[in-house]
Amino acid sequence: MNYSKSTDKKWQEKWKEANIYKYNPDSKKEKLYTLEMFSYPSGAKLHLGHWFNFGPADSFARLKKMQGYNVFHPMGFDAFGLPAENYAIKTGIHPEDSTKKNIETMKKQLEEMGGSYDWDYSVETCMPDYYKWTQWIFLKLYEAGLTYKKEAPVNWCDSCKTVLANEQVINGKCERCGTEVVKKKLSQWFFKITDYAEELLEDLKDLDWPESTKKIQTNWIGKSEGAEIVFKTEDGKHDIKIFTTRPDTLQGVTYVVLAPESKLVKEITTEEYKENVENYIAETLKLTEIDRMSAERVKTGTFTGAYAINPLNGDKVPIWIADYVLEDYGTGNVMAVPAHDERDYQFATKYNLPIKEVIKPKDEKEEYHLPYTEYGVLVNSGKYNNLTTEEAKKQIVADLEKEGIGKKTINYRLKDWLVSRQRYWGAPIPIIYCDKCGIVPVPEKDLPVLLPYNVEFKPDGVSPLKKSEEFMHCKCPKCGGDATREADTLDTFVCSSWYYLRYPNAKNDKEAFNKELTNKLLPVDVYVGGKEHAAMHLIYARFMTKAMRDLGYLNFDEPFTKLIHQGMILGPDGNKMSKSKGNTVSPDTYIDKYGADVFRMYLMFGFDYQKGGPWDDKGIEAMVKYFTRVETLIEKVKDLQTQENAKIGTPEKDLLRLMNQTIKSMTMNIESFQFNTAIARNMELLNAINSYLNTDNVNNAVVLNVTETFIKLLAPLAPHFAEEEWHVFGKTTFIYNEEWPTINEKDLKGGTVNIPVQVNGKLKTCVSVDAEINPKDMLDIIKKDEKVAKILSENTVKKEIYVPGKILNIVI
RNA sequence: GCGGAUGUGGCGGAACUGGUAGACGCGCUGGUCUUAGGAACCAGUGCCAACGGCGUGGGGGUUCGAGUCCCUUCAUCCGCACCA
Repeated sequence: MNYSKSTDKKWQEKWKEANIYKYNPDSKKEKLYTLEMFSYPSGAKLHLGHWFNFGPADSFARLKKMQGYNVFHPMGFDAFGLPAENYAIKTGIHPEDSTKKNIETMKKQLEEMGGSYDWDYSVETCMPDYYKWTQWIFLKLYEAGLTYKKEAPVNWCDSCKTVLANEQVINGKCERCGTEVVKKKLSQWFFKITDYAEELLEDLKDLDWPESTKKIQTNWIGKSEGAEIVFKTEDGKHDIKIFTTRPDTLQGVTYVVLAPESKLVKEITTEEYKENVENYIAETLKLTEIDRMSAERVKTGTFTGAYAINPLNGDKVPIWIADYVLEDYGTGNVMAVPAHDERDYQFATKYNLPIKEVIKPKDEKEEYHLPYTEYGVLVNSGKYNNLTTEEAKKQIVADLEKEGIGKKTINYRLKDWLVSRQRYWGAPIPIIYCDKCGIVPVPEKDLPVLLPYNVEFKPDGVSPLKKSEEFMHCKCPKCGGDATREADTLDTFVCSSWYYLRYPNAKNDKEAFNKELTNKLLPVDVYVGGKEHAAMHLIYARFMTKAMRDLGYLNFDEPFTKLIHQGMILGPDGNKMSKSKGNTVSPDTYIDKYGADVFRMYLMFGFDYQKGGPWDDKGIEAMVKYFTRVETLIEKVKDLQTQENAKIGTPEKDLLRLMNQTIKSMTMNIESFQFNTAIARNMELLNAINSYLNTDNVNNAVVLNVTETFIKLLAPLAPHFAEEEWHVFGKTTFIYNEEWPTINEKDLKGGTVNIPVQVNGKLKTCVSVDAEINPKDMLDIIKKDEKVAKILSENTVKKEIYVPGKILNIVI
């Protein structure tokens, strides 16, 4: 193989000189915005996962460019976040310094990979020219009432004196020191993503996304339809709102349960039970995190001494508190129907609470046991008896509604997005607190609120920014008096929820995104990235797009029209690669030895792109062999002279047909991210050219034509190598600027086809016939076949099925 | 428990709307050229008691015909996990 890393270098330099990746926003060609999820500049080097994500996705972008689209294919860095901060805490190297250095290295490596990015359209979320606009977005959402502040629990490690992200909590314990994590309430900022719950759910339907990802989002949003019903306390002083999806079982309620955290608990608990209740609350609060993680969940609870009245039949039922009721779902209160709910049944059995059956199966003969949670027919329910669950739900809710003590409601599992982080390495939240004026947003003209460099970010229980005097102290923009800044920074998911909007506007210092330009270039046509972002990032980005649309900045509803998840390359042992397991594989040694294209091609050929699999480098030598075979072919044919009166016979027609089929399938394969089959088809074409060269009376013109097409077909997949061979072949243009081969329908048809012949669905023989043959002639031919004739002579034919061009089946 | 995905040779993996299962490649076997080959090229390669039969996790069904559609069952992986 002549190709090597230095071939890569050579072309990278020439391409750079010629600026071939320059994006032209004014082009009249059809736009195509293709994007890979930008990466975190973590280690200094691209790892295998980056390669597997970016390499093939880049090949897709290159195909689209050659097909004549005005391809926009930017790349940037999601540069804020915990790892850099933790690294800093460990090594003392400032996050800004390590991040900037890592970005430089990664950029260089992405160039060495052969990525077709225009770096003039790049973003780095940790730079003031980017986070200025992240802050601007925060302010816009604040103005629109989509941002608010409330108390919310954080994970707190009392030994490290720090807030922990969920990922840092392992089995309820601090990742670093193993101390039990406790919940601590802090006043924090939220985005009202729940306002968009319904639309986020509804719009999933039209997205060209993997079904499984849509399902994850559907579950995450967790819509459930039911009713809110008011139970009055016995003394008539309090209303207890409950949410249920089964209003039809209302007559079966034998007790009511409140979440231990509920404020109502204090108000209703009777003197007699006060101590019990308080002890129980203290107990559950202590346990929460660890207990919730444990597999065996024994439900516990205690009686409050108070009673509630069933609004439908006036029954007096006890009010309990129990840890199986969650404060933040529904109303935080539950009507318990032990006969028809698994959890209520367990609880009632444990605490000897009554169980009242009100639903029976529709089919009287059906055997069943309690709890019976299916839909059925009502019994023991007075005037609602004999109604089906479906009918009773409607009827009961309608009746309650008339009385003003119930209504149909929809509940979502989705919670508002907590965006406050008590961390240093993030975008400061642009809010000022003034004793006189209260919460004051930073005026747009004062943006960005710069993140100070000299800050003590080692954890000691205080948000790092709080320790920076010069940062914290400021003047109130409203009254001019002394004021302090918000010390929390924004969740990095906020930065990454809008970066795709920024790319086209990367150099715009007047606005976050120009409306006209952004509306023209977006939505992103194809978005490629890992499945691990199925819920968080992809939901946040969708929310952000919709919110910005409602604020009048965008005119599209969804950010990513089509979504592709690349699979994961695992360690050779089949486990996820991790340093601690010692099963990581570095791409570098392979790149140095074989060059970027061999490596990229091997990744694409050896794995199903959307599936991935365990790493194995056995096949990489095969790719070297393939490159060598390509080089040999080009050497062999490059100086061929076309002959006069060269024939176009069957071998030539067959070769041309194969070439056209290859164009067709390779186009389809790359478009659907099936790189492995695209490369297989490319190999087949090479094999066919080689076989043709071994025949007599070779038509040089045909060979040159097919070979030229062959190199072009290789260009998106192995950009440096194809460029080199293109020039060896005698061309002087850049292959990247060539047009993708088109199909000649005429050459695709005709010739001979192989038709399999079956008897009773079993394959007996194969005949080679003209593709356009009519069924009658077909049958005549096949009946002369020795093997078939023998079978036919011994049996009577019932039916003959001929699918033109496909198959012949004779039923006897 | 709920939800989703996957299951095809010794291996990675093909197979469009049901139409020659195993493309392409690895590996293996034999051969050619060579001092030699772990190089290159050529041929073979699903399995079996092989002029035939069996084969896409198992069982059943629809069909002229099923990896593909329907029912059922098993295994593995991944999400969510007391959501009322």
